[in-house]
Amino acid sequence: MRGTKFADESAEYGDPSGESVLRARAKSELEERIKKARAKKRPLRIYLGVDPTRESLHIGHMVPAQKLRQFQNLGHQVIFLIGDYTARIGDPSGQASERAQISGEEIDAHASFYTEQAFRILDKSGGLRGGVETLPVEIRNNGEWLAKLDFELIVKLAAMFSLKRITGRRDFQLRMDAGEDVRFHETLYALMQGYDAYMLKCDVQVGAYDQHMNLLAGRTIQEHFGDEPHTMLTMPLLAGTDGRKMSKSWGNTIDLLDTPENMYGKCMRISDDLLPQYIELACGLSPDEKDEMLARLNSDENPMVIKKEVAFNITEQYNGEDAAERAAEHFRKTVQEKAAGDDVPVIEVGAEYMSGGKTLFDFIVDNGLFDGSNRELRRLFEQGGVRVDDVAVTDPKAPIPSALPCVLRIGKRGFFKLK
RNA sequence: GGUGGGGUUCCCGAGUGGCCAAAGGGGGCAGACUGUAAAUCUGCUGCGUAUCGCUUCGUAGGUUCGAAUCCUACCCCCACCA
Repeated sequence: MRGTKFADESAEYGDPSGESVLRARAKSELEERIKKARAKKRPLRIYLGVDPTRESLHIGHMVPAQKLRQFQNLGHQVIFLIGDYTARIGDPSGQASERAQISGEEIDAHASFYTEQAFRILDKSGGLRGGVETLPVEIRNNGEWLAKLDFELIVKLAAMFSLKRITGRRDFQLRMDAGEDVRFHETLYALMQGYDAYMLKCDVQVGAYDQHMNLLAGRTIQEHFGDEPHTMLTMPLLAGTDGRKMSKSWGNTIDLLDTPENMYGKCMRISDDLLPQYIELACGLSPDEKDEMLARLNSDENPMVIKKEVAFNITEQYNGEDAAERAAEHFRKTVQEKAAGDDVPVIEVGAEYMSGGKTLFDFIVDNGLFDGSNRELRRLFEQGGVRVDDVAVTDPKAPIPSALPCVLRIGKRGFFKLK
């Protein structure tokens, strides 16, 4: 599926990219650069920039970071740039409408969270890893230089681009066609990001697919200043749990702040045909490991087994091995065996329920065990979604079970021990 | 500014006086099945102390025995023209 490798992957300053995620032009450029770097015995400088605009991140946001890590593993110098300054403008890429501006404090808070999360993927301090001397991550803020830009230089930068080119980009065009406004400052975004690339003297810039225009701007600026334009590696966008683009507004994200159990469970929930791209983009595997896993997927091996490995891998990356073990065990128990997990809340059945006319329904409502309307709970009963010791209770007027303790199950995931 | 079209339940979208708590799809939930919380199939999907009542079709009034549907005003959106 993935053609031959074009560089020795085990060697220092090697190339981490499988061709499936690379465009032909980027591929040959990268080959060239790696050759040159090897000749000069210097690592490539690879840059990934992130604007701290949101308060939560999902694993789709970390796809470019995975690529960065591969470069790092091969001994290259990776740069993690916090767009503290660009965050004020707001990247218009792919945006259907103007972005709200955010405050300085918010940006700072997000920035520290982002950095912390990035080091789940990147190796902060470097060191000898798998026989290769890896370099620590270089962390920068683009406020370092953007805050100092004077009008003269801004004009100079702006002169490198035609209005037609800036406004011709698809997201702006769509907005204008839809009768919406594009604010003037938004057009400056690409210039700023491009200037970052120039200031960082980078050989390669990694970004999500929708960053294409911004990365191109970097090349333009570098060329104007007499530098060799950086190679662009644009990473595909990871699909969400339902197969559509992973996005908060679709509610199909796997968030970095999800509990390990939830993260694992959400991964198990992806459709089988999403597995290849999750293996490719989200797992942080080496090209060889990816190939092997993809090959197994094409054999008649049970996809569930592979999906479990993917779920484990992703959960482990963000939460550590122990948490991933627990999550896997939790999944096995609650989903596969449909049994209660270890952390099942224990609820004492008070005396008032043991006598008198209180029903199981009342008990559930009184203790807040079901989060929905009474009508929904009634339906759950009628549809067999309420079980006592694995026996469905279909009558909403059924009494409290008399044999205690017992396990009460409400819906697929609500387990309670009654005693 | 002018003219025309429109705002419906979580989302998309049908509905032009009673048969409308409102088609269909999506999403969600449950069940069956299964090698997974995949896929597939089936059912459910406003609320309520529940064969009855209450609230919901942009907002506020009005006509009518009866309004998502008709009238008036207002707010917002879209298209074309200028």
